[in-house]
Amino acid sequence: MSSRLPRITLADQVRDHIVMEIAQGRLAPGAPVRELEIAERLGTSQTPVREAFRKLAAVGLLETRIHVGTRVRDLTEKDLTDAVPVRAALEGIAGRLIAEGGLTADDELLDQMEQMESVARGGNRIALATACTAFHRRIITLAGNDSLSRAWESLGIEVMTLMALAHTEIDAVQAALSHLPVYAALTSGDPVLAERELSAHQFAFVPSSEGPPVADVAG
Amino acid sequence: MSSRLPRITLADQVRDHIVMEIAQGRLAPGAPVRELEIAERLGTSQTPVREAFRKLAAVGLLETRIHVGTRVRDLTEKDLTDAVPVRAALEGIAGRLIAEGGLTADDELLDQMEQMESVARGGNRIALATACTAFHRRIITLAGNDSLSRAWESLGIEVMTLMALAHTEIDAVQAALSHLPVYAALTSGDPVLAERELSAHQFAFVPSSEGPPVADVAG
DNA sequence: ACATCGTACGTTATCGATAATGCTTGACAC
DNA sequence: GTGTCAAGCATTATCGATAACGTACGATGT
Repeated sequence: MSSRLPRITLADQVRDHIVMEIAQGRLAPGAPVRELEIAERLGTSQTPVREAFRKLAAVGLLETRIHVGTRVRDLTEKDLTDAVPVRAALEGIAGRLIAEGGLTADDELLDQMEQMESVARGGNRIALATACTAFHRRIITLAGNDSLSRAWESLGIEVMTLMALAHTEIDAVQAALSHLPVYAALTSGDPVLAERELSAHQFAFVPSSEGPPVADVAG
Repeated sequence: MSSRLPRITLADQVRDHIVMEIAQGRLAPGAPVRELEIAERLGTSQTPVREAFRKLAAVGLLETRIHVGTRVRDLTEKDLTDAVPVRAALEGIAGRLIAEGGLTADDELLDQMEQMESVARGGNRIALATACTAFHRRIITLAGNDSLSRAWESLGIEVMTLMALAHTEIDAVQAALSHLPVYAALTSGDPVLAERELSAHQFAFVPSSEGPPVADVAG
């Protein structure tokens, strides 16, 4: 579709395809997905589909029972809220590391922020989710910690963000603008501030939760 | 070899086999590993080996370049130290959640602690690594947060622990005993204490690092 | 009516073979 | 001497087919 010479593996293309199908509701939660059926529909063999299934199962989007079948995992409220404190901790670490490194500016982060605001005003929530994910992934990358990257990727942020923006009433423009103070904190040179801001950012759109209890902080 | 009726998939057996080969030094860091060669050696086809490779690459133990090859990742000092703050954050969260849940005792944790002390005194460092991993995995499980579990698993703790205990001078008995205050904190009912203790536990054997900077805490 | 066993079916898990890709080496032109 | 290109090689990526497994249903006996 995009190019006749695939730069990435078929398995990854299949994976992205399935993610989109789920995010857009064409694959409902709980619906069974069969490797051979998807393979036939996409014109591939079972092998890349199987690989895609494994990756999606690893981030909790699919659920496979050996020799029985695979189905779309029904993401409960708990699944969504569970991810929040973990993300908060991980991105908090990223913020601290970046600020310790003395970051003063980053063009890619700036680009993604502009992109977010632009598409949010245009009402394109899927594009907003894409840009938002790219922004946060960039932060993780800037931290330069492979373990951190792997842990973050394991949360399947793409999907969560897509789902959250596609199926909730969150205000897109407000969500886009909420990244400005994040950028400011990252470039402030203050590790404690950066960690706190990055962490708090995760709780911004989860009204029911207000973050973990912390010991009293002076100031 | 072990059983003629495999209860788990071949891919997982292959994965465990490769982990052991790496941990025991039979597969050196940087050494190339070819899917078909491993398949032949283990008497399977390429498919399960490939799946095992992907899982191991996901935890950073192998490194695959598309259409080129896979090699054992050379775990640098940085890789080991990178994992520490991430583990600290994740297990800290686990500690907080468990204490909030009001855990008073857990037989499995107690069993693993006994096991650790026993095998440590016997000098079996591999068994110590196994028990230690089981202990910490149990903690993550007790937290009851799927995102947390996935993030933790993504760090490949098994391998890291195995490598650390197999190739360093860490005192086994001391390492085993260091889990007692962890258990005490978990069952104390104090979320802040549990989070702090679980987190600090990760820095115990990393002399060069003393943990992240924190805001001044009253008391 | 109920329990037990066997059998048929759907799906994944595995296989063996082939296609596709990136790297390397060497020839060749300049 | 150096750069460019082409052919060959090593390895993965993908394919199509088969085997293995778990489930559900129905037959059978009590």
